[in-house]
Amino acid sequence: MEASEYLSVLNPEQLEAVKHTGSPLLILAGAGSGKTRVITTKIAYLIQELGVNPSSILAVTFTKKAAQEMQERAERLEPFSVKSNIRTFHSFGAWFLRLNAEEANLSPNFTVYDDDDMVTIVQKAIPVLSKQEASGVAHKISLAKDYCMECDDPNLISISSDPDFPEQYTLYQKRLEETGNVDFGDLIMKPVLLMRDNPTVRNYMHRRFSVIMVDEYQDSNVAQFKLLQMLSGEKTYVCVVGDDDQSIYKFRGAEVRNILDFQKQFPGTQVIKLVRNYRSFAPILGIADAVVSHNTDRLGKTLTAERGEGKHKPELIFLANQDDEAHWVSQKIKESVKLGVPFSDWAILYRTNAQSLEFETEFLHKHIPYSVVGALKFYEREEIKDIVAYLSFLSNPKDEISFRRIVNKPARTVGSVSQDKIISLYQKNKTEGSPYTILDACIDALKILPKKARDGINEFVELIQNARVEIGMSSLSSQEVLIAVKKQEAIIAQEIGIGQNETLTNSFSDELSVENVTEKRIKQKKLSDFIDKLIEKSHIKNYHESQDEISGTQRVLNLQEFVNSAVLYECTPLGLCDFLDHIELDRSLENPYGEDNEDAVTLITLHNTKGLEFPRVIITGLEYGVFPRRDKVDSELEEERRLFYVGLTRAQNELYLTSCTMRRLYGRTDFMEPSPFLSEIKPEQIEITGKIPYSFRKSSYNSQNSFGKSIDSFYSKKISSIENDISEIAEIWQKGKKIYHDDYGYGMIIRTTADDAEYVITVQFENGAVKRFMPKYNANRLMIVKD
DNA sequence: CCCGTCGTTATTTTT
DNA sequence: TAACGACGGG
Repeated sequence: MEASEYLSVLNPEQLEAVKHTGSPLLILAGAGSGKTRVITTKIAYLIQELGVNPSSILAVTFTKKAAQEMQERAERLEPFSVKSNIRTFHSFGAWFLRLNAEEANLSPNFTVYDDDDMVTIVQKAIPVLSKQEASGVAHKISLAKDYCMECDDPNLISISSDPDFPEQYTLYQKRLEETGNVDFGDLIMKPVLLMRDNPTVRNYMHRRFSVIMVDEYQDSNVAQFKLLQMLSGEKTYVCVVGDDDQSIYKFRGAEVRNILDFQKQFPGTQVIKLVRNYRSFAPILGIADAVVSHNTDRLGKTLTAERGEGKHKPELIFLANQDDEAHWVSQKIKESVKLGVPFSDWAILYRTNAQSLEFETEFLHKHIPYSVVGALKFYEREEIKDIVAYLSFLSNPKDEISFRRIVNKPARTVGSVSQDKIISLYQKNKTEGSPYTILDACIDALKILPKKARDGINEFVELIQNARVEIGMSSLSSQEVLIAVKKQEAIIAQEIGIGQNETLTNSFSDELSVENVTEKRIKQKKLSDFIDKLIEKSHIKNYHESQDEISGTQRVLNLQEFVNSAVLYECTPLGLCDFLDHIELDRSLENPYGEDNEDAVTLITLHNTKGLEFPRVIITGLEYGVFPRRDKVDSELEEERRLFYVGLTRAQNELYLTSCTMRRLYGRTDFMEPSPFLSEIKPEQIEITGKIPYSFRKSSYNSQNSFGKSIDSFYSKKISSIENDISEIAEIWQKGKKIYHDDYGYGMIIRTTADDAEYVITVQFENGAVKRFMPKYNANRLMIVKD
């Protein structure tokens, strides 16, 4: 696509951000201000207009979803973006560590342990701890790693005042390193340490990436900041994008200071603010602004509503209890649906997952389709963890945690005592960098095991060895993985023009050819078939089949789904490694059965809404103690307020807030006070319905005439908000107009219709697609191209 | 090795 | 309240 075309849809600030070069750049992008468009356009612009080599562009995001979206949209603007590195922080770390596996003292086909695995390692490393204590320690260790603190860092005291903690951390780390694997924290921290200590690697990276962009910078942690710092050489162009008002992950180590202090950390930084909001009507933004301006620690900005006033005044509804709340919500949805609103327009937001239950039961009763976001965590299911453990162990047979998980599953009479014997033998026999594995230890341990366990181990070893042969795994294959990774990198290094006398490339530079690496991937049989067979042979299928019968679960189905997801990977050590990376770095897979096409109401926690938008939003449970939680004060209260801000700014057209007088909590029914955030909204900004709690009336609403309409009158009230100013919209979106859509590119309006409530345009896109839109709801993704 | 019972304990969670 | 884990008995 021509630059003049994609630049023409930008507003002046966006354009400035895209064209900016030279100094570091901080883009403060408010909610709904077209942030992703700016980043993707910038990538295209850099490649097309400034001649930057696409391979030397690194764009990092936090979620896989965001990375994918960014990649797709960038490619639509500039096909060569396919070569850019658009990935999550963690997948970048995994790539980095695989490339530098030797220097980082890891096996190149390492896998990544999740939080549960961390707990298991803590327990094995420090057996005196109870499970609960172990998970506390594991949590603190990951926090320490988020702050990039090593075992001997004196600042560990700020993570935990427990004098044993540094030692616990040390024991954990030692045990972890014996497995040759890493945890999530290592994926960021180890690259930082390696670059700090190894100038060759650091200098290589400086030449490797000339442009680094970071999305959602407000949620980066200290380790990620240090990674950015390490990756930035003198000539690196650094651009971070974020919104300090949307920082909501402090409890996971995110550091708002990163964005607040960016200008200090990167001297000469230019700041560009994107404050034109294309998502929400003005009254919604007004409320959001009124609330968030109560925070003190912020850079400060006010969004302007490009969509104008709208017809709907946000509503605050006071209800008696959570049953009424669920009832009111379902009533509201049903009324709107009668008027032709799709269920998918609606999102119900709440602070804690447990709050979804009320709505789920109510919706089941009322036959309202819904989907709960983040509820089914596919990769946390037992059966999936089992098969992943089998694969991880195949890939890296030093993996103690996976070994313990699978060796006796299904039962092979190898209990924990036998497992301990094998592991301690492994620890005794292995030496630094030796190829000795747990599998070898199993064989060597046969003599010291009881007969029953011996049979089981024989069975297990045979199973694993056969599988390893089948996938082509040998004692050398970890080297093969390394060489393959380095080859790929060497090709790119050559393209970018980084000299050949690098440690990275010199050992095999003569073998280079583009086909070598890419062509290989097409042949071979599918990894999915291999996994399918493994599920049979290992008997985990049988095992979970019987579990299904007992408890009516769908484990076999889930296993099948897992198998299917491997269909695009080849059955080789490298293919397996790729696949494991893919799943381990994306635990968020929702709705594996593809139900997401259905027209359904979204039930979602406030945290999970980040980056999303909905035409109609209801934020529920606005009571002190629920949201914000009672224990939140000072900076943590500010974070809760930002969470509220994030929720508010998800709404495009209509916004409702609900608060209950009474709530069942932990088995008790308690009287609740309204959330203090509600009194930060000015009375004239919101329409109040229901019985206003006395304390609330007194605190900020006593001069208000509105006592609120009674609930009954509300239920009978006709919904008028749907009537929109159609003529105003029709004037803008006329037949023949050329438009641009973020997902589909350029097109032309070929038909317009106005039925009783909605104005619909039909667009013929240049890529052939014909789509129908309601401009009212799509104003932020869809725009008219000026001639 | 599996099942039932009792007691404990309640956030948010991109990777 | 409800859900999960620890523990003990069959």
